[in-house]
Order: sequence, then structure tokens, then C-alpha cells
Amino acid sequence: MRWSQYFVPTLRDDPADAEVVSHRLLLRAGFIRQLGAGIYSYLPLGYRVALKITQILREEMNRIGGQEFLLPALSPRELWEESGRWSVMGDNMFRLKDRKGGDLCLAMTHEEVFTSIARHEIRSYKQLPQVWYQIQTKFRDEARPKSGLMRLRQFTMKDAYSFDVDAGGLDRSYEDQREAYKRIFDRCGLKYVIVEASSGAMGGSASNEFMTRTDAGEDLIATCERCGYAANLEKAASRIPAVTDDAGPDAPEEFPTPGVRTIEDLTIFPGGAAADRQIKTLVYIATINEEPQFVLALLRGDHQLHETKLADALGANAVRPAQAEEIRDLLGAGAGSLGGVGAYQQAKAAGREVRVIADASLQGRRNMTTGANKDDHHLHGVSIERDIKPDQWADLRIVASGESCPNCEAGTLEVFKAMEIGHIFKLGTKYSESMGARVLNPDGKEVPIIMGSYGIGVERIISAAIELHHDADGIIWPRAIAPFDVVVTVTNIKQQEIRDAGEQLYTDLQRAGLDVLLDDRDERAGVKFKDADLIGIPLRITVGKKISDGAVELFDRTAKQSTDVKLQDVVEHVQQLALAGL
RNA sequence: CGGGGUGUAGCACAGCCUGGUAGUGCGCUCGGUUUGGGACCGAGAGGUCGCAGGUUCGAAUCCUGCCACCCCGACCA
Repeated sequence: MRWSQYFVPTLRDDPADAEVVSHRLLLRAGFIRQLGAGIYSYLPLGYRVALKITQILREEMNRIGGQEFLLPALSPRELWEESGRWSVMGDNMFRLKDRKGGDLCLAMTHEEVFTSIARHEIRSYKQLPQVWYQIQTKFRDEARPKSGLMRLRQFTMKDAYSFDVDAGGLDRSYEDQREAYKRIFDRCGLKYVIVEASSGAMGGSASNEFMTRTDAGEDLIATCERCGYAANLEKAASRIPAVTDDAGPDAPEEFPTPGVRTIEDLTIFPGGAAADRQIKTLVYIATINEEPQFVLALLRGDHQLHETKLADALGANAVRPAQAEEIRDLLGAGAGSLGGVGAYQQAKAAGREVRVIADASLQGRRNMTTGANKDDHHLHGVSIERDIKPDQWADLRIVASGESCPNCEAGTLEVFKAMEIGHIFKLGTKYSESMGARVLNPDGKEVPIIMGSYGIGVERIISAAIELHHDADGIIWPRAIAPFDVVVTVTNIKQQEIRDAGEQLYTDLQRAGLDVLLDDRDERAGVKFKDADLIGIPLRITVGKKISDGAVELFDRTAKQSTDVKLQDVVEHVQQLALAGL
């Protein structure tokens, strides 16, 4: 490609709207342009990167036996009613009507559509396993699109689905995908950790996320350097020192606490209690099977609730904090004086039901302090099992850096920000049950197909690659996904000897099978160097003065070092470097 | 959805408070000089001042409503 004819609108100034590095550089370097919030156009340079990535995705999917499909993005309501996700997806799904008034959606993911093909065509275990995938546009009406290509409303996803007769088959399919994902991200030059994750609205038994560590990320993950434990904070556990309590009184004792509203207040209130001797009581409304239900979540005073953990533990689609009036209506007191003791009776008296779920760290705790469900009053001497008897115990608290690893003896957890670049799920039979995708197994018995689902966001790979690989001058693409292998910079197009040498190199490199960009613009050398650095081509060949000695410069974008190379040796040099990968 | 912010030329911004000619830098065009890390001189082109309504002799500027985008939070197959 000749730069003089190529559309690469680089910007000298940083666009004001771009905060994160990848967004800023993608705009400045002329890879993308914004059309609306979370909607971007790929410019030629950007699309070349996307194509390099999708090619890698194809190769690795095909390698594990994947078969490429292309399904519609437009999808009728009825299909989604079958799986129950027409309502589960809520406002995140783009919905539209056709001219007859029929409901359609723009698919956020394709479990339903793939399952509908499977149920019509697959009858026997002999046709299994199958691994189907596509690389396709997905739509999500994100509440808050942000950070350039990191959270989009329209984006490109490689989504794959596995179909097996039994759990063992799913395990193998899942493992294949996991290995394929490792190869994909390695090839794309991304460092990542594989973490345990919540399955959320996807359902299913197990899931792993592939996360890249970056402060631009939106997720928090906890890892243990010592044993390799890694989990999304929505799933992460930790060990904390056990607390031993005195037996305390035979029954809770109420005492007045005028003006005390918070855990903090009560720690300094005369006759109060330290935070780790208090029970924090939070009122939530959980939507379980479409039914809203009051939930009391109990935690140690110095712990934080993780809402996803709460939703997962309850099997709820959604949870939200109750509002002040709802709380008073339920328990007869304001948010500063709530407690689990007598909550069932309080709720019943108010004509309501409440489910009490307590964090595991409260198990066996005695002689604690908590609200009395009476304004400005608290209770001393509360023993959880004796006085509250929660319906359910679960891990609800947010783990913190420095806490002990749940998996090994000596390790401690580190919590940091990361971006999700891939997610794999063991779906089990959630979709095959609800949608009737069954096969006959070897015993002649009809069983639901066991499914897995595996996604990778193309734009997330682009963003992550830049977040990980850039410097003050611009992007530094990992070789495998760079838009070009090498850029040939002709310092002065008006000098015949230099120009001819550049042209010759351009054709020679192309003949050697390389993607070459020839900077044949009538610009000053400085402008060309700046632009080349900005767009991040890993290698640059500078054709200039030294041509009279039969030499050019080979510039390594990563190391920012250049070496003189004889003209006749350049192609071989570049070829070696390009093949060597990163 | 809650909170904050911004909309003026392709990009970055000033002008608005205190109403009266729409400006600066970069980029763009033409001419000349330059030519290895975003050159210089000269001459130009380019703007429904986000949209609608109102106040006023007169609105980029004041008032009302709406829209869009960005950031924080909530949310997030």
C-alpha cells in the first residue's frame, strides 16, 4: 500500500473526548472514527487490524474442529421467549418492530439461534460432538458505553458453541476451547490471567474469563502469586483470621443509641462495638423467577457486600438496594437501626416475607451487636445461629488485597483492575432443555444436548493490545496483529536515487510475502517518522542519505533502535523478524 | 438511571460573565524558500456558534425546553 493514496487521517492533537490510551491512539492514528456513543467506524488501517485478528480466531477455531457459520443478527421474539431471555435481557437488548408489529431484537449473543439449528438437525449422539462458531456483529444497549472500543453498543464477537452428549464430552470441548484461547491471546501478544467467573445471565455451571491486567479495565480480579489462584472479584474468596467471641448473655439486650446511623458511629458510641463485632444488615429487593422478594443480607460490620455474589447465591436475576420507605415498611425502622433479630416476625407483621442470607464469615459468631429494628436502638449479645437463624449462608463479601489465599496455605491475594477479553461457559442443558434440543444416546434414551459457549471480543483485543503496548509516541502493535509488517519510509521523495531504492524495496518486500506500507508522501522526514511511530508498525525501513553507501536503516519500533543494513540484505532481515513474532 | 461536565471551522480551544464586526494555534489550498524527528515566509479557503422556541432594535452571548457527547457511579452475554 502506498501511503500517498491511503486514507490514514492522523491527528496532531489529542481528541478531547478520549480518555483512555487505546481510545486516544486509535482516533489519533486514524484507525477508527466515532459515529455515536459506543458506535465506531473502522477506517482502513483499523479494519486491517480487525482482519488480522479474525484470521487468527478462524485458524485457532478451525484447528480444534470448529465449523464457521454466519447467523443473522436480527432475531424474532418467539425464539427468545423459549429460553426466557426476552425478559431476562431487559434494557440491554435492542428491540424493534417490523411493519406487521412483530417484535424482533438485535442479538446480543447467539445461544438461542445455534440451539434452534441443533434441535432441528441433530437427532443422535453419533452426530456429536459439534463445535460451531461465527465471527459476527453483536448489539447491546449498554447503559454506559465508554472508553473507545472497550465497551461498545455494536461490536464484533467470535462466539463458539459446543454440543455434546454427556458431561465428559463438554469437559473435553471446554478444554479444547481453553487451549485455543490461550493460543489466540498468545499470538495476539496479550498477557492474561484465566479467572473463575460468575455465569450471570448466561446460566450454567462453570465459567472462566480471560483477563488482561490494565488500569483501563472495568473488572477487579484477585490473584495469588504463590499458587496461581485467580478469580473475578464477583467470585473470589479469601481466608480471614477467625474471631473468637465470649458467650455473652443468654438473650440479646436492647440499648438506646440515639443518633447512631452507621457502623462507624457505633464503634465510637459509648457502649458500642468494634466494626468486626457488629452485624451489618442490608435490605435488598431480589428478583427471583420474575418475583420480587425482600432479602436481608448480613455481613460483618467491616465487610462490604458484593452484589453479584448476592444475586448468584440467591439465584436472582437482579438485586437492588431497597429504598428507605420499603425498609421502614418491612422492618419498622430506618436504615441505621436494622438487624436480623426478629426480622421474620417483623416482616410477617407487616404482611411481608423476607429471606435472610448471611455471609459465611459470620458463622458461629456470638455476642455481636446489631440494630434492633427500632429507631435509635441496637442489640448487644446477639448470637447469629441462636438469635437470627438465617435461611442461607453464602460467601457475600468483597475480598481485599492482602487477605489470605483460599487455595493455598501461605499465599496472599492481590486485587487489581483488568479487562475481560474472553469468556468461556459450561452451559450444560439450560438452552437445550428449555428449547428442546435432544438426542438419543447410545442407550436409545432421549437426553438434552450438553452445551458450552465461548466468546471473544475483537475490539477488546484491539484495545487491550494498545493498552499493553504503546509509548509516548504512539501504538506499538504486536507483530501478528499489526496492520502492516513493515513501513518503508522514503525520507525525500524528490531525490531520485532514494525514491527508486524505496520503490524497489517495496516490491521486493511484497514479493517476499510481507504486508508493506510505502511512505511515498511528499512530506518532510520528520512528519513521516512521527506518523510511522504513531500508527505503530513494528518495523520501519528508512531509505535516505545512506543509500549512496548502499545502506538503509532498520528501525525497531519497540526498542526504538535502528541498525544500518545493506540494501541487499534487508528483505531477509525483515522476513526473519516478522516471522519471529513478537 | 443518579451525579458532574462539554457542545463555536477537520483537530485543540478563546470569545459568553457585562448582547452590537466570529477569533487564535494546528491542519487544508496556492506561491516561494526549505528538506533525517510534526519547517519558514506570503496570500487564501473554510463556521446554520448542537437544535427549537422566547426576550430584545439586535443573541454565540440572556431565558426556557430538547438533543448529543464525555467523565464518575449504578448496570454489564
